[in-house]
Amino acid sequence: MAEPPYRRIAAAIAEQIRSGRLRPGDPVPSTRAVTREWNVAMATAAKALGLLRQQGWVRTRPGAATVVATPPAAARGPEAVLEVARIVRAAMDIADDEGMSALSMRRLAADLGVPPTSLYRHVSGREQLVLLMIRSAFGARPLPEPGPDGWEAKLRLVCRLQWDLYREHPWLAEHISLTRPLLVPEAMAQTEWTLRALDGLGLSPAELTTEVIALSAFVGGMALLGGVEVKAQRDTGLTSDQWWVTRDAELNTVLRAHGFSRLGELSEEIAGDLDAVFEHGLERHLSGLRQRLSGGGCPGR
Amino acid sequence: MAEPPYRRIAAAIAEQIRSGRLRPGDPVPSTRAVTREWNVAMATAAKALGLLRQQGWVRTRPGAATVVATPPAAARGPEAVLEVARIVRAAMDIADDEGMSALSMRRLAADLGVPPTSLYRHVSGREQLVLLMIRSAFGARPLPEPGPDGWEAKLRLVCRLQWDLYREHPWLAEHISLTRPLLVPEAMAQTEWTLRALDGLGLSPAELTTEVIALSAFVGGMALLGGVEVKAQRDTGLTSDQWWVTRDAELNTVLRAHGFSRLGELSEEIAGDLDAVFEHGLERHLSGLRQRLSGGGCPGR
DNA sequence: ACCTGAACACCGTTCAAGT
DNA sequence: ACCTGAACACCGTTCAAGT
Repeated sequence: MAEPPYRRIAAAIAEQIRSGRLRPGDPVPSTRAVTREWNVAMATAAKALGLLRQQGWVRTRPGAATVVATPPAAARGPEAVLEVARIVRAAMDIADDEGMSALSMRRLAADLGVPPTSLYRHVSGREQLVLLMIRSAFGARPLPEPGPDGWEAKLRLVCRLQWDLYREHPWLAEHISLTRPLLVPEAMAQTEWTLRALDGLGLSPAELTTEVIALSAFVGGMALLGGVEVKAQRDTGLTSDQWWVTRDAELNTVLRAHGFSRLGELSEEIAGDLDAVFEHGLERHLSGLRQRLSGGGCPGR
Repeated sequence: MAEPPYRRIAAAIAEQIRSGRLRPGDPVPSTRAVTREWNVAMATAAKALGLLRQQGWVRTRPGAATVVATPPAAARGPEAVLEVARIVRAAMDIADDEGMSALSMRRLAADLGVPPTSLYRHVSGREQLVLLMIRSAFGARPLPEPGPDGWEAKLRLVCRLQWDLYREHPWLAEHISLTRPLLVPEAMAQTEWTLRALDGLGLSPAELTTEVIALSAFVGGMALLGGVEVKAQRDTGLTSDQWWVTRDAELNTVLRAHGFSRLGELSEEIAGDLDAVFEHGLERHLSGLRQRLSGGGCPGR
C-alpha cells in the first residue's frame, strides 16, 4: 500500500505507455521534468527512470532524451499481451453466460486448454483477473470526442452507454463494488468525460460531485435490479415465458400469504421493462439538474 | 420450482404463523375457506391442511375449528427456532465485521462451537443462510403504522431506513441481487408500505411502478457505492485517516498518469460524505414526483 | 431419533521438480 | 528460463456410521 514515491512515478509513466498515451520513440519526461511535475527530489526522479529502464519500458540513448522502447521489449513479448487478453476474454465469456460463480480459475484454465497453474504466469490471481475483466468491459466502449452538443445529450449518452454495459455483463454491477474505483481508469475516464460535459455551467465542485455521484448511483442501482432477473432466469433454466408464468404463480402465493394488496396492483409490464424505467429515471435526473441550472423557480423546496 | 398447489398453500399459511400474523389458538382457514380463497378443489384444500397438521403447525380438535398449535409444537421445539436465529445472528456478525467472503459454513460452525455438518440440520445450505440473513436485516426494522403524515414524509422515512440498513450491513446491497425479490417478504413489506404511502394521489399503476423502482434503484445504487469504501478500508487494515492519506496519494498518481484533470477538482469532502449526497438525491426524486403530481408546470419536458 | 466423522468433489494458490 | 505436477489449505455438502 505504502509504495515508495519512485515506484509510484515509474508505475504512472509505465501506465501511460501501456495505455498508448506515450508511444514508442516518444520522449519520456526528463529527470528535471519529473522533479517539477511530481514535486520530488532529483534522486527520486532518477530512481524512477532507472526502474523504467530496468523494466524495459524505456531506452536511454547516450547524449539524447530517454524514449519509450519499441513494443516487443516494452510488452515483454507481444504474445504475452495476447495471452492475457485471451484469458480475460475467456473469463468474460464464462461470466456473461453462466454467471460469476461459474468462473473458477480451474474452469477457466480448462476452457483455455492449459493447466490451472499456467494462468498465474499471466495474472496474479483471481482478484486481478476480475479487475481486468472490469477494465476490459469499460474500456471496450470509448466515448466519442467531442461527443454530441449540449450537456443533456452528453449525459444521456454516457448513462445509456453504462446501462448497456451493465446489461451486457450482468456481473458488472455487483463486482464493481469489489474494487476501489481508483483501480479502474477506464471507468474513471467515463467520469472525467461526464465532468467535462458539465464544464462551464457554473456548478461548484461540491454540486458537480453530488450530481455525478447521484446519477451514477441511479444507473448502478438499476443495473443491480436488472441483474436479479437475468440470474433468476438462468438459474431456473426456464425460457422467459415459462419463467414469467411460474413467477406469477409464486408471486400470488406470497402476496396472499402476507396480505400485500398494493404490490399485486403493480404493473407487471413496467416492472419487466426496466429499460423504460431507466429512461424515465434518467430524464427525471436530467430535468432536476436542468431546473437547478435555470435558477430553479419551481414550487417546493 | 413447480411445487404442487397444496404445498404452496400450506407454506403460505405456515409463513403466516411463523411471521406472527396468525397466533397460537387462532383458527386457520377451513377447507371451505381455502377452496374459496385460493380457488382450488376441496381435495387440494384438505391435503394442504393435512400437511400442516402433519408438520405440527396446527392442531385439529374433534368438533371444533382447526387452530394454530402452541409454540413449542409449532416451532419444533423452541430451541430449534432459537438455533436458527443464533446461526443467522452469528453469520451476520461475521459478514458485518469481516465481509461476506469471510463467511464460510465451516468458519460459522467454528464460531458457534459446533461441527460444520450440524448447521445443515437447521439450514438447508449457504444460499438459504444468506437469504435468512437478508430477511433478518429487513425484518429487524419494521416501519411504523400509520407512519408520519403525508407521502413525502413517508417516502423520506422508508428510504432513509433502507439507507441505514445498507450502511449497517455493507454486504446487503450486493447480495440482495443474488436473491429473487419474491423470496424476501420483509423487503416486499417495505415496498407495500411505500405503495400505501402513495395511495390516492392519482398515479396509474404504471407510474407507481416506475416511481418506486427508480427510487429504490437510487437507494440501492448509493449503497453499492458506500460498500466500496467500507471494504477498501477493511481490506487495507488502515484507520480511516491513514486510508484517506494513502488514497489521496494514489489518486493523484492515477489522475496524472491519465490526464484526468476534471476528476482532480472533485470535492473530496462531498465524495466522502455519501450521506449528504444521499439526502440530496432523495430530495431530487421527491421534488420530481411532487412536480409530476402538481401537474408539472415547470420549464422543459 | 438425533448427531456427526469421514469423505467427496470442488476451490485458489504455491513451489519444487521437471523440461 | 520457462512450465507445470503435486501438494496445501481451504471450500460446501452428503451420508453412512455412530450414539
